Amino acid sequence: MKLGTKGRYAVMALVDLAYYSQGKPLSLTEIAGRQALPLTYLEQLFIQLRQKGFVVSTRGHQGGYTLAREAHSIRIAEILEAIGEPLQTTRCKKESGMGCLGRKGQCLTHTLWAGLEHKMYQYLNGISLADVCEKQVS
Amino acid sequence: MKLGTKGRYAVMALVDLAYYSQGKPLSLTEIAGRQALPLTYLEQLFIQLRQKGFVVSTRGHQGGYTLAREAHSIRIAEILEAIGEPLQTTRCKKESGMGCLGRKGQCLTHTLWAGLEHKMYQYLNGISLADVCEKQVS
DNA sequence: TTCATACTTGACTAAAATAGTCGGGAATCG
DNA sequence: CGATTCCCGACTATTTTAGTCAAGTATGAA
Repeated sequence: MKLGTKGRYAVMALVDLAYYSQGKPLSLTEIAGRQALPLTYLEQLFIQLRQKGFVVSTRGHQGGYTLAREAHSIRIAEILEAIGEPLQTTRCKKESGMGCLGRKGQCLTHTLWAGLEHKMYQYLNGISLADVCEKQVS
Repeated sequence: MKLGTKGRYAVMALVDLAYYSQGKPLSLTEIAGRQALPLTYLEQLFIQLRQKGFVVSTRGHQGGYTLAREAHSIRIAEILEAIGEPLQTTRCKKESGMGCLGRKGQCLTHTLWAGLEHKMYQYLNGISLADVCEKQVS
């Protein structure tokens, strides 16, 4: 139950972008430097973030990335999902009856884990990039 | 952000123990069979659970494990901690100023992750083995 | 034009964590 | 005794993580 760097870095970088960009593109070099993140790793992450429609890229000199959507409309849960950070507490596949489903008397703990997953999602889906920038995190 | 088997199996097994034991010791063979868990792996986990005071062992024929404490007093969060399931969203060491603390302007996301961790702990610390048995999980 | 900056992409990899297995022991009961 | 059951340490295969590296392509400025 640890948060990996993929999800952590993606969110950190997007928050940095939302926080420091004034409509102008920010280069990954700048973001990586400010947040102390490995540049080449960030490059990988941002390709995915662009493909998923979170950011827009501007190539060449003075280029960089800009948020493609409003900061207050981008939720943390979305980012984690887009980047492939699982957020998974059960191993039961909904399809094909894998895991504890499909057996009887088993997995007394299923609702426990499902509840945890829900709590986590609820929290992360209730917070936007803008919220983090304004420290509106409860 | 995935729950590992260590934590999952430990909780599953203890719930099974709380649910099926009538004061009598249950063998790991029985629990492992009922919950479809690898026996030798469970043995490892239960040694730790015994050392941490969650269960009492009875050796020999008709032996097995019994809960050492009341089921309603054992919280899920405790079990996960005892078994070494991290439940960790930040990487900042409290001591020695590692991580984002100690720098300035960095880790805008710190409170975000700390908040998530708190939510998770709150949830798992609010549920006991007895609650899971009675499906009193909200 | 040329050059430096920056994004783009795919392949690759070292190290750590995960999820166990295996072998041998020791205690207890029937 | 001997079957059962806990006890313990060592070992290992696989997967995941957390990146690096090489080789581009696009753009703006000098």
